[in-house]
Amino acid sequence: MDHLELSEQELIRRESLKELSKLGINAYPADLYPVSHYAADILENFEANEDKHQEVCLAGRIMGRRIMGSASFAEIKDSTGRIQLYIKRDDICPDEDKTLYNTVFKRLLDIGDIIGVKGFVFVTQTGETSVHVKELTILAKSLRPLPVVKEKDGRTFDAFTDPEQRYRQRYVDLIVNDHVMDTFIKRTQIVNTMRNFFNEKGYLEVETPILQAIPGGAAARPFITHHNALNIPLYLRIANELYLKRLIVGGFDGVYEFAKDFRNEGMDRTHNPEFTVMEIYVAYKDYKWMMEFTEEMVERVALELHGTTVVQVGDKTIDFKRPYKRVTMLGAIKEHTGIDISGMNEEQLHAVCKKLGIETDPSMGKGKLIDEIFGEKCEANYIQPTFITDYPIEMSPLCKKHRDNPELTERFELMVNGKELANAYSELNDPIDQLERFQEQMKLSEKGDDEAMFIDRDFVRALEYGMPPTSGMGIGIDRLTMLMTNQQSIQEVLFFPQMKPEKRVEKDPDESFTKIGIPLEWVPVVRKAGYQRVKDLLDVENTNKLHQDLCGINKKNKLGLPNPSKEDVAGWINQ
RNA sequence: CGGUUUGUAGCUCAGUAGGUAGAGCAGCUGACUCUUAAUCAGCGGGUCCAGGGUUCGAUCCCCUGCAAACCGACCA
Repeated sequence: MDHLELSEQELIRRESLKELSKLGINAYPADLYPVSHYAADILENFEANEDKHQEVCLAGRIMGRRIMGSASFAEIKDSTGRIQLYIKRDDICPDEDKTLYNTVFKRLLDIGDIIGVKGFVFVTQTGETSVHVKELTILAKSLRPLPVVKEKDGRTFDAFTDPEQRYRQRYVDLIVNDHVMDTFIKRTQIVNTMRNFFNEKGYLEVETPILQAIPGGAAARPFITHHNALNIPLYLRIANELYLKRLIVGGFDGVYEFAKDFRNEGMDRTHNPEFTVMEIYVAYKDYKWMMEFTEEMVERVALELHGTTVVQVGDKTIDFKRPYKRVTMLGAIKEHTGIDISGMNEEQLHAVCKKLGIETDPSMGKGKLIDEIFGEKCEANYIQPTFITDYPIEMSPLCKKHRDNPELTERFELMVNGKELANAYSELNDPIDQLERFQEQMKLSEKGDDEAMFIDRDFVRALEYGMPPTSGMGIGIDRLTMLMTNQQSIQEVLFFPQMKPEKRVEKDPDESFTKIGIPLEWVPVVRKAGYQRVKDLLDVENTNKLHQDLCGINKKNKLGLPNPSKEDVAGWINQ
């Protein structure tokens, strides 16, 4: 990178780095640093146990400095939080040589640098627990200035809030916004709670293919890729359901997977192209059992995370205490529209949609129509956790027919805060029925539904060997985390949400510029003047102005290059 | 994919009824031995997102593009 491309502050930091080197200080030492204490532990335990804090060693990033002559306060942040340092010149420089304080600490160190300190803990006159530094070591120099966020009495100043920068440079977000790390720690706690819950019951965590020849198990548009050696298309999985059920066929009693799924669809506040779903399948169970299992799991997640089942989500207070209300889908529609659609055919359902003001198109079958009615008129009403049960058969091709009504399936979705959180079935294990359902999907596909499922013949073959009655459940981990951490957007619970690529200015290589006669040392100057492509330079009409601009940059940046003549400059671009 | 809004210093934001720009923090120089948004004095820092157009002149007006946010469409 050429120096003309750097900001003033970046140049100063690079200069500081060189000065450190001249002083014999390696700003990126290889040695381990013997950390003995963390910020949060010290703040919590110092008063009760002063003796154990007479010699502490900790490391972290400088987040702020208040220099007062020969004594200073600094704030460093480690993985557990922030703590204040008290640095006195004559303590870190006991001898005549005061360079470490006067030059290194005061001038060559910056906010953002990572340092290690040794010293003892004490409480300042204003009552803040701090580390009195006796020894200071540079562990890594920061060359880019951080956004400086300050806080006073709970109010934040100059907060780093631009979502684009926060997501693109999550590392910066994590450094300066303390609450961000909490959200991600909670996400992992949620996953750990679930994993423990399953393992305690003896279910096995497994891994299944992400690259699939047939993207099955859900209705969605997949990402497609290509395998060179096999010369076949492969799809990134949209679900792992069909593979997990093959494992139940194979004899496992319970299997689960925290799976990244990929769907080639829109992106917004609640959708990322890749997202995480936990799916679990348990043999010899049905969806009624799974409802109890699910509510026990969700309640436990809330309890372990918050110590209570009551969680604030936006302006709503949601109580995850079980049991949750159970409402059939047709019952829900009846309740919120006053219309009993049971037994209606496709035509009648189209009429109902029209009456309710719901847009439809001819490609929609019965299942999709009912789904639309529910989505438009009912879904948003279920704020407290509610199981919606017994979905129409057309919209659940992998689900067992309802034991009491062949029009319906043994399926439930868990609704929370007006949105679907989990989805579960008594799994369809009749291979003949399954093949017919796949064929129905084919017909939908031919009718224009581009999300209809493919036929997975190997999956049918597996069922033909016999799968025990099984119940399966899938739950969106990103959305569960959003609920449990009170975040409004999925980007806040993904470390690196998908973003459009950053646009890079097109640049010609240096050789392209030297080829038209520009001396190599002048190429950065030409770039600084705003010409990254030779073509743009050749389009310049006012060569006098260009000449003056270039000489001006030379002078302003004290580059000390002998200026070219007007004729030289004209010669470059008039070819 | 459609509508609305936004893009100005490292960060957060002003601003110019069209005459190439300001503040706070951060930075630099100096003062200061318990400060905490430290304080005080001084200084520097900007292709005002990119490309076209109108104009004597555009950061501002118009068009196109890029990126983001919000609201819709689609979906989990």
